[in-house]
Amino acid sequence: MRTRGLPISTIADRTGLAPSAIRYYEDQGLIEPGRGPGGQRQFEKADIRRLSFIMIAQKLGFSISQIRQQLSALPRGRTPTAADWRKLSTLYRADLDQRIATLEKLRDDLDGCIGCGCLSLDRCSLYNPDDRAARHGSGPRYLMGDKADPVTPENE
Amino acid sequence: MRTRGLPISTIADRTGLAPSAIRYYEDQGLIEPGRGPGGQRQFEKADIRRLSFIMIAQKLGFSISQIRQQLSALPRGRTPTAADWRKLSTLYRADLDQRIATLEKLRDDLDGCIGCGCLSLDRCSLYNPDDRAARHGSGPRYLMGDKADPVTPENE
DNA sequence: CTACGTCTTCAAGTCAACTTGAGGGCAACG
DNA sequence: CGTTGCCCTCAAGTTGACTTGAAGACGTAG
Repeated sequence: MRTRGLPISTIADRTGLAPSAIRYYEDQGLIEPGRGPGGQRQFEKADIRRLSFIMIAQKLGFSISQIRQQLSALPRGRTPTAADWRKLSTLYRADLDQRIATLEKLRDDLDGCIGCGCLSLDRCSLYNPDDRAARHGSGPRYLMGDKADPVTPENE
Repeated sequence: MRTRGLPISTIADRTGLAPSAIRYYEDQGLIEPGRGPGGQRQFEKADIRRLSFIMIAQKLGFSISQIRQQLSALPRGRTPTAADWRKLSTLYRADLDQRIATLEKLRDDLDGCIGCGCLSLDRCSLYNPDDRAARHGSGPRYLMGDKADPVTPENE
């Protein structure tokens, strides 16, 4: 008999995602599991891979709609190959490099601006009001690293 | 006559913040402007500096409550000096370095894991389920850099 | 003094990415 | 055949950082 479709609980265990999150991703069109006769979702191994990709993309800071875009580059109908996934991941490479550069610039600005204690606002590239104009949607996301709250002791 | 307190509109113009945001920051205890006889807020120049600091901290990814913590290190009663601000900003320096290191690790992981196309999940440090346990509050924030949507064309 | 623009508070709405709960179905074991 | 446990859908709640709107006070120019 052919692989008969993994239930959502298995997928949840394998990926570490909550079932509700997996259902949400389906709602959002990121995955499209099959259905059994009773309406139950039936996943395949490829779906685990897809969900893993989603988790990585999330960790890199992409929104659901961005990830949906990215996934649309995968072949329809055919199970994605290693090469398919690699094509997607190279996008991330460039993005990460870009983000590292941004952070390094931020660090240098910090030294040159707030770091001197003067907080000279007009020429400070750190808090340039123009950046606000660049915002769209509900605001940018920031990388805090993996551990939460790296600076403040957080005793509240 | 002594400086008679700047109205909220002036502060909004100077900082680029919306008046509603400034009021929100007061609600949240980040600033404490004076009040005129009619109840109108009266800001001082030091408040602009304080708000600028808040904006920078936001850009670095800190939450309101974290910023409140950080600001509590400033002297009560006295207008903060350059040295006071510098003390705060040195915290950021270390944090930025840490975050850059995290991103670099992420990039290396990307090359070694998803980059090869195999998405070998068990050994991939990129999507390690343990990270989920490290979450607290309403989830981590990620640095996207300043320009929005660096990878996807976003045509929706 | 009146009118207009700016200010006030307070409640409610927004957004993303989920979670939680209610109310009910399916499946498999004994 | 019943009961236990997982599954379903749909609506509503959560969090953070605000914005928007209503209803009304203030303050200044003419």
